[in-house]
Amino acid sequence: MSPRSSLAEAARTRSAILARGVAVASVEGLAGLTIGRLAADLGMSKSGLLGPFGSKESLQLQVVEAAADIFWREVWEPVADRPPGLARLAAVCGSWVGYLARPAFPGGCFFVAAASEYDDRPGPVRDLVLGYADRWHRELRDQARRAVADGDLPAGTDPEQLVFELTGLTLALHQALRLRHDPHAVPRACQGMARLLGVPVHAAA
Amino acid sequence: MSPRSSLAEAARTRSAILARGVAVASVEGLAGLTIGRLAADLGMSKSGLLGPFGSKESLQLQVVEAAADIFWREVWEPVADRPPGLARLAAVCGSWVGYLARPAFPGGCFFVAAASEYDDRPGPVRDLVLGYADRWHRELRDQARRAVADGDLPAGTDPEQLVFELTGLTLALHQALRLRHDPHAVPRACQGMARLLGVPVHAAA
DNA sequence: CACTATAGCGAACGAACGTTCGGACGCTAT
DNA sequence: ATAGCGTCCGAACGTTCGTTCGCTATAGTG
Repeated sequence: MSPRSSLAEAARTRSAILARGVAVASVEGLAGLTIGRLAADLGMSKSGLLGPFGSKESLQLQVVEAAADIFWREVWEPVADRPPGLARLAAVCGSWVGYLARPAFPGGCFFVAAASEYDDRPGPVRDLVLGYADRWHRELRDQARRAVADGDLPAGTDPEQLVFELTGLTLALHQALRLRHDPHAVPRACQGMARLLGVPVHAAA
Repeated sequence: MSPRSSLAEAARTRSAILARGVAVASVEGLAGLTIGRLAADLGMSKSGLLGPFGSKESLQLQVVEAAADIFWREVWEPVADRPPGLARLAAVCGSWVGYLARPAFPGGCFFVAAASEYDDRPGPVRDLVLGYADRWHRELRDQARRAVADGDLPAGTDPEQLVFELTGLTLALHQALRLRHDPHAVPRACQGMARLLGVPVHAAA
């Protein structure tokens, strides 16, 4: 506990709070994340923790943003150099499966939990989660469109339908891994994706 | 509120508590269900509400059981008279989609929310939810096995893989309905299921 | 070397949490 | 008629919730 801090130290404190917040929220849920619990985990006082954020809702929103950064970095960036279309889509599927299986957060994917938790709770948190979900959905759909336009997927393939089914496979993977501890979940997800795409899908390390 | 009750009245009170508990938990989550909130909703005192159950955890467990009864009655029983194998599997898929789209609970499917909420929280609640999930999984797998044995699905079809992908489609349907309010979600789920089964799937009313 | 800004602490707040206890009331059976 | 039982209420408990306030101690600025 050496409070020899400066303005740069404050930014590091903020990062530590958000990192821990994402981890806790992936297990306990975003609503179950409490100031006292988080402060105790980090050896801080409740007031010191709430200071940089002002309110719990503001903290929640920034936790969602921090989780989105991690998702983007872990799933998208490793495959961003692949050529757009089918190659990139297949690569992002493998990256996505690897991210879920790793897992990146102690409670599995933060957004799977947050989407289910806030799908029926109107408010800024739901709006933000939905915004990131939409962005991801559009990203996948655009790659699928490109793949169809390139002739790498059968003509007449509906990109929206494809994304719907790919998303379903990742949700099934998440449930099989987290709830059922199914050791065959990863190859099953890859197999389903490969059948949809017509090319092999390999879970990224 | 005429407390001219008897032992039969007590059972009715218990049912009302559980019915309301399932509804609230499908929106707020099983952990977010609070004694005070539930008592206020029903015009009861907290002590009177907790009486028949003894503790919150016991109440939660019985809420899970009540939700399982509803799921079974709404999804399984309407198609239980269909011949086992592919016919019953296709019918149950349509029934399942109808149940999710209706929806049976104000917050969508109780078990989709509970599975995600408790997948990383060890304890009796997780164990019970997992037990019902396993039972449902086995039921579907048995029908898929029968369909393969009957020659109604291609030889070499892996029943476990089929159930994995069907489950994924229902999870994608739930997310598309609850979070994204996608009006095309139901036909997409039916189309994906029909492709997996080789026969049409119609969402039940 | 003072001066100001600020990061974080400690204490306190009102509200809500789950839980416990004694008593009031209405039913059933003697 | 009355005794007994079960249902539910009202009040209170200790704890934790999110939030606010004043304070100390340090870092950077002139």
